[in-house]
Formats: sequence, structure tokens, C-alpha cells
Amino acid sequence: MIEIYLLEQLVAVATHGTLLKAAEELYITQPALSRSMKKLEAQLGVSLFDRDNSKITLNKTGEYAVEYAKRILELNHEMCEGVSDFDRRRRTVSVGACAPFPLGELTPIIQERFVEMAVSTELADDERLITRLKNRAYQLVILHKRPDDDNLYCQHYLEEKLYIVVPETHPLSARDSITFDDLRGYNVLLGNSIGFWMDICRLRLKTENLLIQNSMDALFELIEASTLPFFTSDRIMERQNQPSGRIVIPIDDQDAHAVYYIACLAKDRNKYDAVFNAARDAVFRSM
Amino acid sequence: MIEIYLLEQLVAVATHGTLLKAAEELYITQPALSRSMKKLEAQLGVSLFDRDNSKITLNKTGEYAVEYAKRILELNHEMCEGVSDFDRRRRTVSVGACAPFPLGELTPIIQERFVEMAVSTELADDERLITRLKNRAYQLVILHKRPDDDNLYCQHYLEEKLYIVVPETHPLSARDSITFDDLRGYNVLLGNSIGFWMDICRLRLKTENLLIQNSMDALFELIEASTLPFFTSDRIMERQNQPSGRIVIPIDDQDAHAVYYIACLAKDRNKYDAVFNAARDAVFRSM
DNA sequence: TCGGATTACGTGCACCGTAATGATC
DNA sequence: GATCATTACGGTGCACGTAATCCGA
Repeated sequence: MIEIYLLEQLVAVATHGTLLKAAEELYITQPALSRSMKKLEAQLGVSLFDRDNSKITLNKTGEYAVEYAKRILELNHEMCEGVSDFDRRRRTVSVGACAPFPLGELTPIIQERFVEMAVSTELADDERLITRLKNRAYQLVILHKRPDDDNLYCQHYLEEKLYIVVPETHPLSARDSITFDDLRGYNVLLGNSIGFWMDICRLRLKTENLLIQNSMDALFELIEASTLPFFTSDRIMERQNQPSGRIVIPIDDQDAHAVYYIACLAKDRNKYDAVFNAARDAVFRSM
Repeated sequence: MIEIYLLEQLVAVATHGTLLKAAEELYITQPALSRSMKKLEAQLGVSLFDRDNSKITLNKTGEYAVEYAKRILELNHEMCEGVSDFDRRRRTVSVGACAPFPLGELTPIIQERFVEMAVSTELADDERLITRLKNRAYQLVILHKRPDDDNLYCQHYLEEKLYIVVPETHPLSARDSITFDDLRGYNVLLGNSIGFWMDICRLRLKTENLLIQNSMDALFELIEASTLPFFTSDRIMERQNQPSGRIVIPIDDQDAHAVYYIACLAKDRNKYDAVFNAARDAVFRSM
């Protein structure tokens, strides 16, 4: 077996052409490198260089050996990267969700059950969530449609209903309830990380009416400072009070009522059993 | 970069299950191996084992690393074999021929021009010779048909005519010349390494009449000891005398007259120019 | 008590550097 | 004389061995 350092030195010599240049790059001296190359030749039992008394050049066999050396070094490097990547992935539970609210609910539940692991979260649409669940990029996903797939285990999680918040002076403020169609023509404030709700808004409202903010800070700032309508939900309202002087109106459309499901690969069900149970219990307690 | 010896040790631990067993196989001690595995983990920046105070077992990351280690070791091993193989091939001229006589003539010519190289020779049929010439298994081939292929360079070499040798008492001994058909029904002695001549004999004579000897020694023995007919050629007769009391009869068929060609890959023509010229000269001198 | 891992300490070898030599331009 | 490879010799780091300790069946 040829040690890696010899292969590194060989490749350095091949790329630099002379022992001196290669030795500089390797932070060793010319004689050391000279000896190494002799040693390499001895171990392989072949000569890799044409030695012209004051110049060494790779011969055909040498070039052939360099190709192997490069492949081995590359694989070695790939191992270093690959193993620590693998280890990191093994120590993190990746969760994908179609909306921020259920994700925010589920994350602490997961963290509690897997204390020694990192929890990484991400928003994406259902289709992407499922493909990435299947290719192991996610271990758990939160969907808003129950998938029809035997390879997945799926459990009903919680529900969320959308509301619109308008100032008392707003034309719609007197309504007991509205639909998306009623909102057409009015500007609405939106955050950008609201998951699948964004798809619904794009579908049901006009693009030019959507005032999308890139940060939640900017959104909250504008909510306070302006009289523009914005969305909220029953779930959000449970958590925080709305600014005073605003009217909260439920949205009647079917689209505005989301049902969330937690899913994992069927074969991973046991591993995340504790999470599924804790999620069910949490919903139950909150009722 | 991870040195090879660490990977070898890792794989040994993986296959033997305990440090002790692995250490025995590696001809090192338990403590040395223990330290090595710690070093490996430090270099990769991950833990590869579950350490249970009196037992170490590979964890998932460890198993993943072992897969890489095996691949690297295999590639390393392949390099050792591959490089010396390559070198050996580079130092030998492989010659394939359809018949022994021209091969015996050409071999010393090649050896003279490539003194520092080994010459390896082999008999095969024309089709095989050409495919193996193209895939570099042969550098030079001797054919008995001129190939129609631009990728090959081909030169007329020499010719050989087949004769049959019979005892004076043989029914055919009075003939001035014969054909293969005349030989049908008579047993004939044959060596087994006669190249394409064997194909001709099988085609033109009956299988049950061919008394094929596996060694030339056995053949010569039988030629001396029996009165069975056997083949010779003008070329062979130039070299050695026939046993006394035998009649040599030429064979008239077109098949019995072989024309040999030397060929190499067109792009290698320059490399073997000296051989082609020397071969031509040798034929010229012998006329 | 034995099988198996780790820690502590000393040693030898293999690889390295310095210095000198050789060779070619 | 500059550039580049090799040889000779002395130093050092590191992987190894020995011995001792620890732990669990």
C-alpha cells in the first residue's frame, strides 16, 4: 500500500515539473522530495521518471501513476468532506413545512424529544416537501394536504383559519365576514415567509395589490405605521393581541381554512413516534 | 488527508469487531490501534465509535467511513497492480501470428530492434488478431489475409507452401503432386500449434484422420517411429532435412499456399518502421 | 478472572533538514 | 555561475511497544 503523502508529493511533482518547485509548494526540501519519489518507485517496483542527471521528467508509467494518485487523493478528500457531512446530517432533524405557524409549534416539541440533536427548519411547498422527505433531505414535514402514498406515515396535526385585519375606517370594516374576491382591488400587507399562504394570495388576489415585505420587522413596522389591511389567523391571535382600533374579519373561502398534517417516511414512524404523540397531545390540550 | 495505514486499521477493526482481534491481524498492539482510531476520529472531526468502556462498536458515521475506506484501499491496491501492469506492458512488444513459421522468423528481428524490451508471442486466427491489435493487446500481428482497414498499416511479408511427406511405400508416393482431396481417407500426423493450418486441415480433411499431437516432441517422435504421412513446407525444408526414405510431395490447392502480411496500427507505423524494413530486407536476402 | 479498552511512558525508525557534491545550461 | 537533482549525515516527530489500570461479564 502506498501512503497518501507520497501520492500528494507525486502529484505536486507532476504539476510543477521540477522537484524544487514542488518541494516549495509542499513546504519540504528538495532532498526530501527526491528521496520520496525514489521510495515511491521502489514500492511500486517501477521507474516513474526519466532521470537526466539534472532533470527528472515523468515517463509514461509515471503519468499513468499520477492519474491513479489524483483519483485516490480526490476520493480521500471526498471521504473527509463526506464523513463529516454525514455525521452532521445524522445529528440534525430536518423539518420542512408548508407554513410558519405549525412549524413554530412543532419545532420545540421535536427539540424536546431529541435533545442532543440540532433541528433545522425550512419552508417549501407540499410537492417539494414530499420529494425531499423521500430523498432523506427532511425527516419530518408539515403538509396542508394529506398525501396518498403508502411509503409515508401521516397524522392530522392542527388547523388554522385566515382573517383579515382592517382599520375601522376601511370600506370593509362593517362586514361580518368576507371572501378573497371582496379583497380584490385593495392593497394588503404581507410577509414573505408565510409558506403556502403566499400561493393562495397570488391565486386569489391581484399581484399588484400584494405589498410583500422581505422581513418580519418591516412588516410589523408597516402594520403599526400604516392603515393598510393585513392577514392574521385564529392561531396567531391566540398568541398575541392585535393593534387597537382595528377590525378583524374572518375569511369565508375554503382556501382560508388550512388543515395541517405531519408526515414522515413510513419506515421511520417508530423513530418519530414520540413526536407524533406529543404533537397530538399538544393539540388536544389546547382545545 | 487521511493516511492509508489509518484506513487499513479502520477496516480491520470493522471486520474483526474488536480492537484486540484487529490488532492481532495487523501485527500491532491493542494500544497502538486504540490511539490510531482516536487519531482518525480527531482528523475527521467526528466520532466513529460508540465507546462502552469495555467495548467499542462502529456507529452509523463509522460504518459510512468504513465504506469510503474500503473504496480508497481498493483503489490504492488497484494502483499498485495497475501501474506495474502498465509498466510491464509498456516494456513488451506483443506479437500475434496466424502461423508459427513467420512468427519464428519475425521474433528475432523485433528483439534486435527493441533490445531493452520483452517480446511476447502468441498464435491466433486472423479475426482475433485484428481485434486484439486494435485494442492494443498486440502491437504487431502476422496475418494470412491482407486486411481492408485504413486504421491498419500492412506490409507483405513472406510466403509458405505446404507439402506432404509420405514413406516410399505409401500409395501416394508415386504422385508428382496431390490435392487435399487425394489425402482424404489417409491418416496424417499433425502438431497442435500450427496456427491457421489447423483450420485448413479441419476444413479439407476428415477429423478422424487428423492425428493431432499436443507437443512437438511427441510429433517428432512419431514421425521417426511411424510411417504415417505428415506435413512440411518449403520454409521448413530450407531449415532442416527430412528423414531418409520419405517422399516429399507438393500440395496443389490454393489453400496450401500461404501469403503472410505484417500489420500494426496505422498510427504506430513509425514506431515499428525499423521492424518492417528489416523484415522486408530479410525476405529479399533469402531470395 | 478473563476479555477488552485506555492511559502513561520510553524507544526506534522513518522522514525531514542541512550541507555538500554533481551535472547541465 | 545559475538551476536542479542526488548523496551523506545528523536530528526529531510520531507511531509503536511495554506495562499498568480500568471496566464488565
